[in-house]
Amino acid sequence: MLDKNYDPASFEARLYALWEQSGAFAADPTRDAQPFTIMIPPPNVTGSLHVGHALDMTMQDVLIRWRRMQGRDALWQPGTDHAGIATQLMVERALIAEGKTRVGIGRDAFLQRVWDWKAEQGGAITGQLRRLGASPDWARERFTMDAGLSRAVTRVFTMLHRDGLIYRAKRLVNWDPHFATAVSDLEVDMREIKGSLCYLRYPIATGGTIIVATTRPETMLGDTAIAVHPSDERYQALIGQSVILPITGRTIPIIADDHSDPTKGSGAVKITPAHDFNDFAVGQRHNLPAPTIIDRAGRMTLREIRATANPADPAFLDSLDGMDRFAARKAIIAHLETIDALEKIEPHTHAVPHGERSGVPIEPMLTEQWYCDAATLAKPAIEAVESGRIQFAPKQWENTYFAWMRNIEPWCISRQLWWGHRIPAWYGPDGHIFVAETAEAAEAAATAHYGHAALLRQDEDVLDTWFSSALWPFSTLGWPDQTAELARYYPGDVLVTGFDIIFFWVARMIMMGLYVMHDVPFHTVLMHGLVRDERGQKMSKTKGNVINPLTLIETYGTDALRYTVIAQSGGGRDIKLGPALVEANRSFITKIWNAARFCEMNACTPNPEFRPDQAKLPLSLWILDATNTAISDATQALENFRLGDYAQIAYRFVWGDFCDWFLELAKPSLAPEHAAAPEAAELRAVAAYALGQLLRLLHPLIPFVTEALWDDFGYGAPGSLITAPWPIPEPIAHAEAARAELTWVIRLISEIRAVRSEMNVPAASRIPLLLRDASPASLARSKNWHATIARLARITTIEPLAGDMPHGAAQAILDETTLILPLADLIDLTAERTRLQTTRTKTAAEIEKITTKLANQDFRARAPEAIITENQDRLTTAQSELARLDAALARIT
RNA sequence: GGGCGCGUAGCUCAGCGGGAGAGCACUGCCUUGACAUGGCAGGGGUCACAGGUUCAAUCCCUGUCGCGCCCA
Repeated sequence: MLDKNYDPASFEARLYALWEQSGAFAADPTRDAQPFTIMIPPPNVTGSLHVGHALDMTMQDVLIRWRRMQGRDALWQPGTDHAGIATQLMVERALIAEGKTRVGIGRDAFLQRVWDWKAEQGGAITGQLRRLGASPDWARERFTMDAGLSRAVTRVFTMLHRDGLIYRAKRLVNWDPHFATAVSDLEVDMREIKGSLCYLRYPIATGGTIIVATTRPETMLGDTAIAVHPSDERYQALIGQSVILPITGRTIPIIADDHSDPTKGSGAVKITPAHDFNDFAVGQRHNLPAPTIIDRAGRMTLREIRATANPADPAFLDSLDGMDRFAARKAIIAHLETIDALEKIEPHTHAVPHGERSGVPIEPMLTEQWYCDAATLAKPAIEAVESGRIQFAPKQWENTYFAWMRNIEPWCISRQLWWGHRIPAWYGPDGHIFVAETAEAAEAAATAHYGHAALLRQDEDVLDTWFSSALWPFSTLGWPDQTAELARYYPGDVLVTGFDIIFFWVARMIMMGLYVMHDVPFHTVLMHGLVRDERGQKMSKTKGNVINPLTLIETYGTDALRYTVIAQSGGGRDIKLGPALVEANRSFITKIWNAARFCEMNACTPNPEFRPDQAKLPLSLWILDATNTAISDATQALENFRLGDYAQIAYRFVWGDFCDWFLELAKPSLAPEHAAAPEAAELRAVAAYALGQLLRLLHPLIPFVTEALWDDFGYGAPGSLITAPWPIPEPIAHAEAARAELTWVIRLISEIRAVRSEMNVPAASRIPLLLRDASPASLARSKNWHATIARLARITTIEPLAGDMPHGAAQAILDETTLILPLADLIDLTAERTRLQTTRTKTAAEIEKITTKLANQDFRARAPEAIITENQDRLTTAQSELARLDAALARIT
C-alpha cells in the first residue's frame, strides 16, 4: 500500500542500490543489440556536484535511460579528469598547513601525496552523481591518470611528434606567476580593472621629448622601441630617431607601426616585446630584441638588460632587481616623478588578464614550451561539422565552433606542474631531444643517435589536462589496444555539455578523434546553457548565491530537481533555477503519486494479459489513444534532442489527460456501487495499463518515483522498470469516434461549469439541464454520460426541452445544442444578458474578421484552397453560433 | 570594433507565414470519499519600435532601441 504522502527520501537510496546491483547500468559488448554511447565529459576529480553538473548529467541520464529501455546496448562511460592545477593546488595547501612545501618534499613524495589524496577524497562527485540517479556503467569508471589512459597520452604525443604536429618553440605564453606555469588562453579571465594610464616623458636623443601612455610603467625596463602610427602627422619627423629610456638609460628607436593607435593616449606607445602579446608581434616585424625583465615569480629582473644599461641612478635601478612587479610599478612612478619624467596620470579602466584558478594577473612571458599544431588538426575537425557528420543541437553553436577553429592558435600543451602526464621527451647531453613512449626506448634512440649510451634527462614538465581529456572518447575504451569495446562503442553518439566548454572538450575531442581514430568521436553535440540563480545572476561563491543540488535533492527529492532542470532546458539557453521552482515542480511528482494511490485504492492492478484492443468503452479508447499520442510525441521529442518538450508532453499527459479527465470521468463507474459491473472491470484494467505506460514513459525523466510505483504495483520485479521496454503506440480501433465523443462530453461539462461559475451558482446546488435543438446523437450521448455529467457538472436530470423555456434560466451554446440551466430565483437576468452579450460581441467580431478576409479577391485568388475552406468553415460555425446566441438573448425573461 | 543570440501575459518560456499559447503567479468559488502539494472558473498581451516583402507577418527582410554572451 502506498504511503499517503510522497516521501522520496524513503526510497531513492534503496532503488538506486537495486539498479546498480542488478547490473542494469552495465553495457555488454557481446549483446546482439545496437549500441548507444555517451562519454561523460569527465568532471574534475577535485570537484563536487554543482547545479551545472545536475543539468548536464540529468540530460545524459535521460538519453541513456531512454535508449536503454529501447533495447539499445547503452554505454554511459563515467570517470573523472585529474585537473592538473586544481589538484596540485589542493594538495599544496594541505602541505602548507603541515608546514611543508611541494619543493621541500620533492617530486616523488609530492606525487605520492596526490595519489593518497585522490584515494581518500578524490571523486566525491561520483557518489553525488548517484544521488542524482545517474546510471553510467560504474564498473568502467576511468581516471585520466590511470595507467591505460596515460599510455594513450604517451602514444598520441609520440605520434603527433613523429608527424611534426608537436614541437618545441620559444614564444610568449600566458604565465601564471602564482603557480609558475603556463596556462592556456581559455584559462584566462579578462577582468575590468580600474587602473591608471601613465603618460611618461621620454627624452629624444637629439633633444626634446616624446610622451608615451602606458598602464604598465614597470615594463619600461624592457622597452625596445617607441611606436607611432605611420600616418600620424605629429610624429613624422621623429620616425627613425632614438630615445633615451629613463632609469636604464638604454637607447631605443622610434619606429612606425600600425599597431599604434593615434586616437589613444598620446598616439605613441612603448614596445615591450617580452611582456605583451601585441608588442611581441611589433617586435617581430621590426626585428627588435625582447629582453625579459619580469621573472617567473612575477619579480623584476635585470639579468637580460644589465649589460646594455647605462643608468643615471644605478642605485635605484639595482633596487628594482627582485622587487615584486606591482611594488616596482609604484617605485618607478615615484622615481619618474622625481626626475620629472611623469607627464600625468589619468584614471583608466581596462581589461586585465587574470589566472582563472590563481586569480592573479597573468604575465605574458617569453618561454620555451611544447606546442601542438592545432591549425592542422582543426582542418578535418572543421570539415566534420561542415559536412554534417557532427551536428550541434542547437545548430547555432556551430558558428561559435567554426569561428574559434578557423582562427585557432598553436596549442601550448606543456605545464610547469608536477601533477599530470610527464612529457615523454628526453634530452641528451648536447640538448638533442628524444621523444619516446618509455625511458628505455628513449635510451635506445639516444644510443643509436650518439653511437654510445648517453645520460638522458626527462623533460620536467607535464601536459595540459585537456590533452588527456581530448583522448577520453577512445582512451577509456582501451585504445591503443584494439579492444571489443573500442570496435563497438567508437564512435559514440552524443556529447552533452555546456556551450562554455565547446573549446575545451568538444573541439579537442573532435580533433584528436579524427587524428587518432580517423573518425569523429560522436555524431551529435547537445549543448545546454549555464544554470543561473532565480534572478538570472551567475552563481558564484563570492556572491553567495550558489545553490547546492544535494540540498535541493534532500528537500524536494531527486525527481523534482531532474524534472525542473530538464523542463527549463529548452533551446540550449541559460536556465534560471531556485528552490521555489523546484518546490513548485515537486507538485507534479506528488500528483503522479496521488493518481497512483487512487488507482491502487480502486484495485486497478496490472493485468499482463490485457491488450488495448480488448477495450470497448469510449473512455477506454480515448485514454488509450491519448497515451499513444503522448508516446509518439515524447519519443519524437527525444529523437530530436528536445528534452524540454519531452518534459512538457509528459506533464500534460499526466496532469491534463490522465488525472483531470480520465480518472475523473472514470470515477462514477469505479464507485463501489458499480464496482462489480463489466464496465468497471474494463476501466480498472485500462487504468492500470495506462499507468504502466505512463511510468515507462516518464522513467528516464523521473526515475525514482516511477520505479517506486512500478515496484509497488507489481508491474515487474522490484527495480525492473529501468530495463522495461520503452512504450510504443498500440493500434486503437475507433479512436476517432472515441475522441469525438469524449471531446463533446468534456466541452459540455466545461461549458456548464463556466456558466455556473460566471452566474455565481453555489457549488453545492445541483440543477437540472435542458437541451434545446439537440441532435439525436447529442441526446444519446447526454443519456449515456448522465452519471458522469451529473457528478462533474453538479447536474440532476438531463432532458430535451419540451415547450417554452422556464423563467429565469441561463443558456450556453454547444454546437447545434443550446444548453439551458433553469436557475429560478438564483439567476440575475441582467448578469445573464451581459454574459451572453459578451460572447455575442466576440463571435460577431470573429465573423467580421473572416468575412472581410473572404471578401478580399486577392486572398481568394492566391491563398491555398485549404486555408480558404478552413475560413469558410469557421465562418459558418460562427454564424450559426451567433444565431443561437441571438435566440438565447431573445428568450431571456 | 567583429560575431552570435535575445526582447511574446506579472514571472519563466514555447510558438516562428494563415484563429496569440503553456506553466507558475494573480482573482473568485469549492474542506466532492487520489491529491487544499488539490479542484473548478476567470482576468491579463498594439507578440520592443519603425519601415519593407506578401493575398496574409509575432513569425521572413532592413533599420533603430534595449539586454546578454563570445572574440578582439
